[in-house]
Amino acid sequence: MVVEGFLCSYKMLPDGERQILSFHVPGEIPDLQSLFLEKMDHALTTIAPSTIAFIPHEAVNVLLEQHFRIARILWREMLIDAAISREWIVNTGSRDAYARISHLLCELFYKLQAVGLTKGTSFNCPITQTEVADATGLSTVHVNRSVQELRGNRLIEWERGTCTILDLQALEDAAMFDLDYLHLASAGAA
Amino acid sequence: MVVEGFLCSYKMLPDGERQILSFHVPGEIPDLQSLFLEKMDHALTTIAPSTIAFIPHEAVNVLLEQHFRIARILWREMLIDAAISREWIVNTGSRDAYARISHLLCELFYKLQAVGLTKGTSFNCPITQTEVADATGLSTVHVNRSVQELRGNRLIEWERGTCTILDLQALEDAAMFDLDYLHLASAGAA
DNA sequence: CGAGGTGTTGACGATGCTCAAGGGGAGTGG
DNA sequence: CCACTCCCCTTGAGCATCGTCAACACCTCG
Repeated sequence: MVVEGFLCSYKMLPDGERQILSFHVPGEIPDLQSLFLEKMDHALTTIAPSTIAFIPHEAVNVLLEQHFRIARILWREMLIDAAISREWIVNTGSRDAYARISHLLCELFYKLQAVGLTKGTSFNCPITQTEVADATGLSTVHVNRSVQELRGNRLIEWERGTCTILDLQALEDAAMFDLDYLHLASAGAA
Repeated sequence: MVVEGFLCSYKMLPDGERQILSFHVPGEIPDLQSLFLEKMDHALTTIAPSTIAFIPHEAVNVLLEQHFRIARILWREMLIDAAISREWIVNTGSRDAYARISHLLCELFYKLQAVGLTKGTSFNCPITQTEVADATGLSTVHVNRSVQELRGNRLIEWERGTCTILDLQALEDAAMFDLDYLHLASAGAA
C-alpha cells in the first residue's frame, strides 16, 4: 500500500518500449491482484521518494474469508482499477496528444483530491514528461510541445513538480473527461 | 454470460469516436463488475448473432457470501479481464498498426482455443475491419492495408468470417505477444 | 433488382516521431 | 565555493506513419 509518494506500474516490450499502465497515489494498493493471479504480468516502480507498507497475503486471505464485507470493499477497489485501465485504452486509442495529456492531468487531480492531497487546484506532481510520454504512448518531444500548448492556452501551470490547473472546466472539455469512470461516489473506503 | 456468439464492450466519445474495450467470447461473463459498481461506465453490444444467459445479481450475491471458493473463482476472472485491459493499453500505446492487429488476432485465437472453439489454427471470426479499427485505435483504411500485408506475408488468411493463422510463431513475433497476461494456466474455471 | 454493409484502392495531408543539439537546475566531489 | 555531471526540459528540421476523402467492387438480403 502506498503510504506516501508516487508509484507507477508498467510493461516493457522486447523492442525496449516502456508502457506505463497506471499511476498509484497514497491510499492505493497497487498489487492487490497478486492475491489471485500467480504470475505478475507487469512491473512496479517508484517515481518519487515513497513510503510503502507491505501486507502479507495470508493476513488478507484470512480477513477475506471471515469478513465478506471487507472482501466486497477490496473487490470493488480492484474493479475501479479495471475501470481506469479501460479509460486508458480510450485515452491511447481515441484521443489526440493534447487531449490525452489533459485527460491524464484531470485523472491525477481527482484521484489526489479524493485523498486530500490537493490545495485548491494545485497538486504535487513529480511525474516527468518522459513518464507522461510512456503513459500516453507519445514521444517526449511531442509531450513537451503539447504541455507548452496547454500552458499557452492558460489551462495549466506546471513547473518543478507542482501542477496547477487554471481552468478545470476547459481542461476537462479538452480531454473529453467524464468523471464517472473513477467511481468516486463511495470510494471513502480507501 | 455469453453462451454462443460474440460480444464487445465499448465507449463512445462526445466527438463520435467509438473505442472498443474488449471482445467477449462464449464462456465469459462480460458485465460481472456491475455486481460492485453502481454505475456502468461502458456499453455492451453483440457483433454477431448470439445467445446470452442472464444471471440475477441476488443469486450471485448469495452464492458469493456462502461459498468463498466461488467468490475466488469469479474474482480471479475479473482480474484476468483487468490484465487483458492492461495489455490493450500496451497495444494501443506502444505498437504500430501491423503489430496491433497481429496481437488482437493472437489474443482471439488463444481465448477461443481455451474454450474449444478453434479447429487447428482456424477460428470463426465475425469481427469486421471497422471493429478492428475501433478496437485498435486505427482507421478502417489503415486496418485494411495492414491486414493485406499480413496476408501478403503469409501469416494469416481471413475471409468471410473465418480466420486461419498460417504461421502462429511469426504472428506472435510480429505482435510481440506474450501469453502470460491471459493467465490461462488454471482458467478451466470458466 | 435495389440497397446497404463490408472490403478495397488511390491521392493527399496531418499528426506525431526521430535525430540532434543546447540550456538550466540540483546534487556531488574536490 | 566552485566546477562538473546528470537529468530534465526545450527547440528545430526533416520525415514516417497513419488519417481523411472519395470512389468503386462485391456480397447478402429483402
